Amino acid sequence: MKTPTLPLFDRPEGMTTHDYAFARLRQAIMVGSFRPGTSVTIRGLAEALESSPTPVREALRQLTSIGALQVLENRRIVVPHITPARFEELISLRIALESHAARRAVAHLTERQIERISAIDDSIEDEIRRGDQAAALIANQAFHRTIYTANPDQIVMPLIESVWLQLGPILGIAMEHVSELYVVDRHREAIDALRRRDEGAVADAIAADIREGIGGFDQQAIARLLKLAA
Amino acid sequence: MKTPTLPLFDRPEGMTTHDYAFARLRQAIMVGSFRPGTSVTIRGLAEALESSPTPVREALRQLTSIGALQVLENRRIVVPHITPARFEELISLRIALESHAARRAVAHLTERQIERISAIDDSIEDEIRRGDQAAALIANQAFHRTIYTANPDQIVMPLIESVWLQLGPILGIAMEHVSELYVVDRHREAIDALRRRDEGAVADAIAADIREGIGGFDQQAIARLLKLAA
DNA sequence: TTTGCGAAAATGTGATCACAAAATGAGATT
DNA sequence: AATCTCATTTTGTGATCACATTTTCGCAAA
Repeated sequence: MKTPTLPLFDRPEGMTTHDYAFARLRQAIMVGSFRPGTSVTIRGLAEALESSPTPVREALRQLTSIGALQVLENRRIVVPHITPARFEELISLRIALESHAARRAVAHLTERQIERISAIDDSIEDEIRRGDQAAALIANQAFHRTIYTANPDQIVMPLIESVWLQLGPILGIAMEHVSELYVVDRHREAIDALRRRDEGAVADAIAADIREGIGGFDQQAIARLLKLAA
Repeated sequence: MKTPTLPLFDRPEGMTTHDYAFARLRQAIMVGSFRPGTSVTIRGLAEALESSPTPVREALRQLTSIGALQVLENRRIVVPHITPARFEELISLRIALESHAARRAVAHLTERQIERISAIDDSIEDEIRRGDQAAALIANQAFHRTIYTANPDQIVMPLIESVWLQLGPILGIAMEHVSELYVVDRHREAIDALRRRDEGAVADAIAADIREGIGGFDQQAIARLLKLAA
């Protein structure tokens, strides 16, 4: 199967074909629908999306330039493989970027926004209880994104999402082999710190959340997962 | 003048038209050849590069997805404007990303590589003495890049270059209004710290270098520059 | 069974064209 | 002089086609 099935995705009216292709592929990669090493072809995707090569190629170019896909020497496009070293690198980058983003968001968050963030955290646990891993994952990303984007002049969010995209494939594998998502309860800690406007504590909570979440897999567990992906 | 003249750029044999367009535009933006607000058209660029819309459009899409260009509501593409807040955000991001990258590069740097970095630093001062601002700028970027990319599994370099690209336009304006580039001598400090394998000191030196370099312009100076760009 | 060869299919690339929407500019009207 | 109107031009979008390269696969030879 060269071209995996794409998750559902409503196409907003007025959206260009190119933007639609980009958004749909991006979403698929972000939630781990593609396995590392999967090759993606322009024509295959154009057919799947019922369009033509031109807009699909543009979408693929964008995805490669943000690290979500990789172009090989022979110009073919694949979902990047993940080595343990690369994985560790991505996690440490997440910590650096997101604790920075969280710290700089604190001053901009309103009480109302903090309540909304707290509500998102509740919905994460709902989805986990319901067993919908993909939904829990998306809600978890919304939790983080809502915090960071409170800063209106922020530049960092696209960079963070680039890292998320690069973690997507390993995340998909992990979800297949973990019967149940456990989410470390650092979110409450972060929310409390937000209420206290304690920038340092917020940054620490976010860093711990990342480290103990997906980052908490030790090298052995990752190596095992990556072998499964090969 | 809608489409500014592009700096010279040799086209390596075998490079695709699209890659050439991307590399050349990227380089132009990185060294500040484009002013904020400049609008870029597909056909205009295709003509300037003696090619056709298709590869140019792909290049533009990539540049927008890494923040080097911006698509407006009417789908026109422009060089982004920079506000003082955005500028400050970019500088703080540079500090966070590059001190992180520098710290994680230390363990991978060989003596030979450190000597090479030292040689690059010498070439920066040569270019400054010669008065070639663009060359000094490129050499300065090479100094930083050579340090960070010593880490073979590093993911962070594309993100750092994204930030550099977003700073490019303001940098071009600054160069027009500064008779002489002054480079704070934190490079020697960084090199010494590299030799001592002192990760913390390396990170601090890089952070100080950024802060006291372009980041050292105070809000007033930036506001004045940004007004000139309008 | 394995290896080598060649035709057929698949794939990336880039130019071109038609279409729709937006911007431009000239001329008329107030 | 300022504003409105409408034709013209410019611009982005996406489908299609031709070309070159790579990959795939069947078949014959070792």
